[in-house]
Amino acid sequence: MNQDRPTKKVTIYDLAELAGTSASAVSAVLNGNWKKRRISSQLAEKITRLAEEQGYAINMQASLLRREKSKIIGMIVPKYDNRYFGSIVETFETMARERGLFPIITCTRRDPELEVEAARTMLSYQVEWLVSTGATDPDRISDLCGAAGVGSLNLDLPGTKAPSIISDNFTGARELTRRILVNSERKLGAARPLLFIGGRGSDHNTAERVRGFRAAHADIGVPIDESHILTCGYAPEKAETSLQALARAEGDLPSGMFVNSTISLEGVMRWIKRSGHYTNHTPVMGCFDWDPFAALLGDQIEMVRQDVQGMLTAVFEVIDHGAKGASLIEIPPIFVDYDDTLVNDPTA
Amino acid sequence: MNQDRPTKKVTIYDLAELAGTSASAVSAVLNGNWKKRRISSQLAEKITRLAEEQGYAINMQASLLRREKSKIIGMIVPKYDNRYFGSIVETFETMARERGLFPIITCTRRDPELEVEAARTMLSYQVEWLVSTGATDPDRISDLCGAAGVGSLNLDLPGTKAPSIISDNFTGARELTRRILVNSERKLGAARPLLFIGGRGSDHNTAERVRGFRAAHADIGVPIDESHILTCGYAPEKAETSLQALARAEGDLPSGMFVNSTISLEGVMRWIKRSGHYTNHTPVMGCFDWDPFAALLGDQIEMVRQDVQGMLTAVFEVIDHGAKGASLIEIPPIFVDYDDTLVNDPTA
DNA sequence: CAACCTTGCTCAATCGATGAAGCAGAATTG
DNA sequence: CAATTCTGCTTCATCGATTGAGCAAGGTTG
Repeated sequence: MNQDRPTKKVTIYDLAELAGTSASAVSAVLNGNWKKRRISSQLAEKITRLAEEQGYAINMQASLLRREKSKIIGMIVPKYDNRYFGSIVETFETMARERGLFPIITCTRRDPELEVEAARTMLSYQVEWLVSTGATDPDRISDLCGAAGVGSLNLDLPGTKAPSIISDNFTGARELTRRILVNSERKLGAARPLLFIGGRGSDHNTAERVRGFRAAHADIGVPIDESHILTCGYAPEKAETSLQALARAEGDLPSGMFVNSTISLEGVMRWIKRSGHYTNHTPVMGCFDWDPFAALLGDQIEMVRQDVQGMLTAVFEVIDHGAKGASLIEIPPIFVDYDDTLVNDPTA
Repeated sequence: MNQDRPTKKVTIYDLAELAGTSASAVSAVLNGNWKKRRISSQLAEKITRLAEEQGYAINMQASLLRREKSKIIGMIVPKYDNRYFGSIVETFETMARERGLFPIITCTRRDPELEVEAARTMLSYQVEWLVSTGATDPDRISDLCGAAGVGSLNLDLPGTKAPSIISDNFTGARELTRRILVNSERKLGAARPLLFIGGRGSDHNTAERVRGFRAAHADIGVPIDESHILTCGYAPEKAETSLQALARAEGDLPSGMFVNSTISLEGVMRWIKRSGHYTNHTPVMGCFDWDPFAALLGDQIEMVRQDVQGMLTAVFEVIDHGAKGASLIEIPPIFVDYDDTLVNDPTA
């Protein structure tokens, strides 16, 4: 392939010299608009062959510098440690590529400073769009993008300065709670009030889910114990600590619970196993988010699966066709049945 | 911040004009080597302030075009759907950033064509290094990189044309098998031969794990049934189908199993639940890979956790200090105890 | 056969940042 | 006070690809 020792990168100038032609002809041929530029197919073929032989790869930095559009699209994501975000990233990459966009993704580990720094870096790389997923301060990022004339979008958690695509948390949580209460009735003979655990009280999603949780209890006239709403954060350890404290304070624990994420569920399940509570009667459970193994745990855990495909379709809808202002698009989540068949939210 | 309507991007020329100075002074100030270039701290301050005010962001395309080093490092990863790869990506990003490198990651969904295309694209973006994780054809990628004078590295699955960092699959599998057999003895009164399921027989890791599996049986003189080595692929469905076929053929199933990945374990657990086999005696199980929920499933599943931190430390060791040829670096995996404390491989 | 068109290219400016080379003016030295 | 050094900048070529403008040779038309 390449004969020189310290393999220098081949440029269009090298190819031009080899082909006995000009760099602009090579450029025209290699980026496909040689017909427009009236290059003979003979020369085109020769150049194409040479490029192949020499293992030519375009220098994107140079190309993008000259062009007006970068076709780069950025995404900021908090973690890679659960199926939800993993699926978001994978779907995002696929859909971006389908549109001829180059996705760059960066994980900011729920660190506000890192989020901003990552956004800045992406702007330096000339992204055309920036999608902030589950960002702690999405508006700050929208401001940065706005100043640079770059489009921004919020996914999973809403902001006020860019279109936001999120799950319909209220309806999802209400239906999930309803299902847990039904199971409670079936198994324990009565729909007893549930415990809510996980998430940050300050974040929009958690607030909406708590609202749905309340609504479902109200729907069947079951009162809620306010001290049983534990929005202690997402980390597994927080959930553990929180349950431990409640158990110590009250001695007994609610017979069922609504867990606000698989990450929190990790802590809940660990605590149940370690603490020895619930040894004779596993609690009736539900989780807002889906995980294949968690689905097999315990007696039957109800799960809502957020519609990642639907959410990203909405994201690219906005990117492809625009959206009015800081609109809020809510996507109904999906319920997962015993047999793993996905069922659309019947309440939507 | 910005006053013009269609927010054009601010360049060093704009800043130079505003500051009444030259672009090269601005450049020198903003990239920090203004001391070397003898710019007065007065001017430096003025430029810095202006850059701040105008929301200046460097154009990386232009900067990188001029520089010799891009400081971009690429990674190709097959999936984001399990903790192992998620953790690899997250750790990779963190360690890259610690070194002032800009990580770009792309998911190729185990598609050989996509792998090659992704590698080409990364080369166009002038990556300095490319890490192929679990690639189906790592040598092809190493060739591409080699031709472009770019360093490449294999992670998780080894290749022959670049340094490879993988888990010590043989030792790990042998110890995992030993542990499952010990549990078998404890629970069933005897160490009965196990079933091996999941993975591709053609891939290095699976082959090594099968070798470790055999060795552990041989160590205690228990014979293996060759028809119980089911390297049926990684996908959950493949594991399900495979078990179903075996159950139909033999009626009875082995009392314990070695599952080759959490992805395969997903299928195994689903099949166990659906098929109704093992209803009175859950099998003694072990899994090569770790998942927090899977760890809580069943009676106690032994898990090996691959040492992601250790593997990536080795990756960056090679990047920072170089490695001789296509060396193979094997990192001992970690065993996870009941109580979730991590224990180093005692056999290492 | 002059005027014009078509074909198939080449030239040169450009994108934004970088840094070697150079150039005034002030400060220091002998 | 002439020679030298130092300070604080500016000028300009450059990285590789893109693209509008232009040009020469051949073909067509009236």
